Amino acid sequence: MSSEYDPKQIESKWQKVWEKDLYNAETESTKPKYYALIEFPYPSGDGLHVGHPRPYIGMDVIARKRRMEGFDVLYPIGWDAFGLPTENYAIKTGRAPREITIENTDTFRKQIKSLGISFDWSREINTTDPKYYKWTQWLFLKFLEHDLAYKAKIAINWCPKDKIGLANEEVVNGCCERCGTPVEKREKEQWMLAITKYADRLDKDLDTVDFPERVKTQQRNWIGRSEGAEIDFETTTKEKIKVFTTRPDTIFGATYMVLAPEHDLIQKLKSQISNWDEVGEYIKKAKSKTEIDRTGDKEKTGVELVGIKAINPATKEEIPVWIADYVLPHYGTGAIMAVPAHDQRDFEFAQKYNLLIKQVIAPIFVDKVNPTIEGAENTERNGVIVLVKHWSEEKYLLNYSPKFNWKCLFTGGIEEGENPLESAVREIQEETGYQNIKEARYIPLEHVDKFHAPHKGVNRIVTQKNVFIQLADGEKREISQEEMDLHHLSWLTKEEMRETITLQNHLFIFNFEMSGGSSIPGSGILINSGKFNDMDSGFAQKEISEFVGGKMVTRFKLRDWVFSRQRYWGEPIPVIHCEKCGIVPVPEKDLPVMLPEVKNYQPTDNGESPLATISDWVNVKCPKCGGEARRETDTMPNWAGSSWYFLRYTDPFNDNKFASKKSLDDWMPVDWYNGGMEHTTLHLLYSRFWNKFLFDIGLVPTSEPYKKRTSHGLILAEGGEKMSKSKGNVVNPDNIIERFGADTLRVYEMFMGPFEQAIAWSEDSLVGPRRFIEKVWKLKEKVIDSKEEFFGSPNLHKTIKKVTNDIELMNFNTAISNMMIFVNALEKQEKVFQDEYEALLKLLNPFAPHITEEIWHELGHVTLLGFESWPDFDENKLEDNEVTIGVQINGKLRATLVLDSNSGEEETRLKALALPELAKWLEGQTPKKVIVVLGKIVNIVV
RNA sequence: GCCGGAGUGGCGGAAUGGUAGACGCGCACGACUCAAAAUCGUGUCUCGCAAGGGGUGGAGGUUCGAGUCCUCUCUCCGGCACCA
Repeated sequence: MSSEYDPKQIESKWQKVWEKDLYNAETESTKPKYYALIEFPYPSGDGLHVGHPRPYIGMDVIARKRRMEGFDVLYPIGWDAFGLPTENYAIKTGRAPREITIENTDTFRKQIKSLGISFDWSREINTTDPKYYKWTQWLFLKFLEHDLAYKAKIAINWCPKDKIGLANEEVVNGCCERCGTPVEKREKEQWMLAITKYADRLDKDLDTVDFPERVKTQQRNWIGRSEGAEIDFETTTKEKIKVFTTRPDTIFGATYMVLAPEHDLIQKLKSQISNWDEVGEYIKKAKSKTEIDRTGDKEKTGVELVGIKAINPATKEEIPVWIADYVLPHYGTGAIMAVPAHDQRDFEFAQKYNLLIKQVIAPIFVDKVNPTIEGAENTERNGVIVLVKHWSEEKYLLNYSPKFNWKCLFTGGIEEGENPLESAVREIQEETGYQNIKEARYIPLEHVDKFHAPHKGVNRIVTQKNVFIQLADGEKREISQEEMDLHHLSWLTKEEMRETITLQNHLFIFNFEMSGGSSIPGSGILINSGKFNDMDSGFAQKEISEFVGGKMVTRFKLRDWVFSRQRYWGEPIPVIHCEKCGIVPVPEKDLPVMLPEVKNYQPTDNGESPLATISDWVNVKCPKCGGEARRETDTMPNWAGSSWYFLRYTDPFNDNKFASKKSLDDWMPVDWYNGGMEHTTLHLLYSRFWNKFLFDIGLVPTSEPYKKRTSHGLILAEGGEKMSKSKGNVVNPDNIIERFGADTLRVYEMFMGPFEQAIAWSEDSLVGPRRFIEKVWKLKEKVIDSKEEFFGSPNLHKTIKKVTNDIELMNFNTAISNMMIFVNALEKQEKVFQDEYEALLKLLNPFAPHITEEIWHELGHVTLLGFESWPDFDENKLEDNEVTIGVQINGKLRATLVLDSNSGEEETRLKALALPELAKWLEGQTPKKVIVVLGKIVNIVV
């Protein structure tokens, strides 16, 4: 049976066999069902390069393993001809996607097949097919029926170059995702899907699914849940301004209000605003700004509404009302209460326009060495912390206290009848000897220090005022030896101070003063807040919000989904506009609403769908009253078809339903869905939304469509850049298959690095996997039949265990490296038992299906290896007879010890201690302690 | 700014708190060969002739023992971002 390894011949042979036998799921079988899904493999104008197939290979490994484990596997393929790359290409070429995809999908199909990917080709579906999109339209009408689809006038993003409207997700940094042109805003009537109604569940249900943390976080960021309060502020004109805030506890510090320039109230109050000229001008300017201008401007601007005041419902004080474009119209209520002391944006604005800054939360610092002890008595004090500046240099006085090993500022208590400034001056004069003070002023920051005073057995809670002192000159009084021992003084620069100060509260104060003040973040104890003083800020939120008549609400950043496109391609939205009856859904029997054949697919200049000009198609009779009516000319986005394709895959040929209940019950939810990170806030979110809605109306069996989601890393070009045709750094998989074979390419792509991580392609490294495969091939010459009962070596059992687990964790690289280790070991043997070899072939089959299938048949089998059962391992046979363990002295490795694997602890200890190599380290010392970890290590402590 | 993820040889990367650098690439030497390729063997973190020492971005800490856990810090990648 000796022959040259010829991948080309072997691979084409088996690919033909599989097309009949392996790829097609046996849907009628009684085997347990397993649904593996991969993100749409879309054919793009750029063609396929080696960066593409890696995720398919990864999922193919899983799918092939599942088959061997006895599952009936649904592993489908389909394409979205409305998909972005195709659409992009369509815009460039002016041809309909339908024309383009035929050639691209053919190439793509061929390339994927040549890799031995075991997709279920028989279920291939195409979302441009009216048989498919009929059901997309039908599902849209379900949304309409349940008031989750509605029409609204909104500002859409318009790309002036491509002349098409863009969805939010197609706008990157204010520019068109395809061509980079800055987008304009246009007001248009658009179909919307009310995804915000599901925001809460889309967020919360993430807890119930097995997605990678980064995917969950990204979705949560996007959904943007925030808990807060809605509070009404009354104006002097008796209007109400509703604000949303996540920090109702800071309301006593709300010293002004800001409305978005678009806020409705402004027009209403026009007559009472005495500086309307200025205000009107500002509003006009704000509206003309694009989204980038507005968010790009870091310098805040605004205008006060003179003549209007609001009343802070907590303090009952009158506060000014401003408009500023840093407040966004579409988030919250479009109005805010500004708390400059505790919000950085408000702080910047207040500084610029000289508005009042009032601290209402004192941050708390708990001493790290002597933290407060629960149960101990709390005693309250007032104190002062003092920062001292040099009389002529940019230097500050550092106080080193040897007693506590503190490097800090100066602290002191406030005595009876003293104000904090006086205390500060007194402390400095006493502790440093410096007498002449040029300036003493408050640092506008108050905080609370908490620590335990062990000698008194009490907790101290000290409310600290902070004071800045600049000396007038260096004149110094003699100070007592006692004081000199307590305080070692040194003058340091700003940077040195920052590096030297060891107390975090002192450092905080220093940085606060050095930055010229800033907003005070976080939580703490309420101050200047009337009856809520001394309360914990987090705890006070609800109470304060009730006190001012507000209510706690949850808000989301997520906005409703703009579902209209003014483009030719895409499923026509199946409704008819009738003058008498209004919006009438197309009756089910008339679905699908097909796209008319047209000559020109180009978008129009006026932003209307190209369909609007086709009067034959547009003018119809109203299905309800039979009168004159017009079709909706907007089409759906590419995401419509892709939001439910995984449901259709379970039953792709059903003409009566979007999918039968039985198929859905059998296959859903998807057990494992792998896709790129770029779909996290798009396809993944949309399809979860659709599925949840369909679950609510009883059409699908589970509320989450995907049990487990993973995401792959991209393969980058050899230089580490993204592969793209325009950069000319693409690698064509055909060439690699031609030179090395598909099995080598598959093994390499799985071996090159962790699956979830981006990794650079390296042509040189391909030879490793090729050598490995050739070694496996050559091993067959050593095979002997194992006549007597076969137990398998510990090596085999270890390899089976490792490979089995690693595949589940998508640690394909280490799975392969373990098989390499095993093969290297077999190679050194004179003969190889057939059973052991066959087990190896099974393990390798998901990675290198062609060669393993070929060898399997050369060994005399007639059945397909792909349907053999996955090998088991025996926990009891994992152990070698001998183990090598390390022997350490004080944690340093000094020797190794070979032991019988079932040696006990005592035996291990004695043998380790008796090692001659250790003599020179022990030098007659008696070990204090010997730690024995069986089978791992012995550590001798001397 | 906020939220995630990651920093280990010449390179890709391995290491349930237990012998750091598995496996692969590359490189060096050797065998086979007239020769080369292929293949096989040996070696390959670093300083040192050696005994030994040092070493997982940096500084501390916990532990008998830390790449792994904790605190601080630096750098890189990804996402969100005047989001109240």
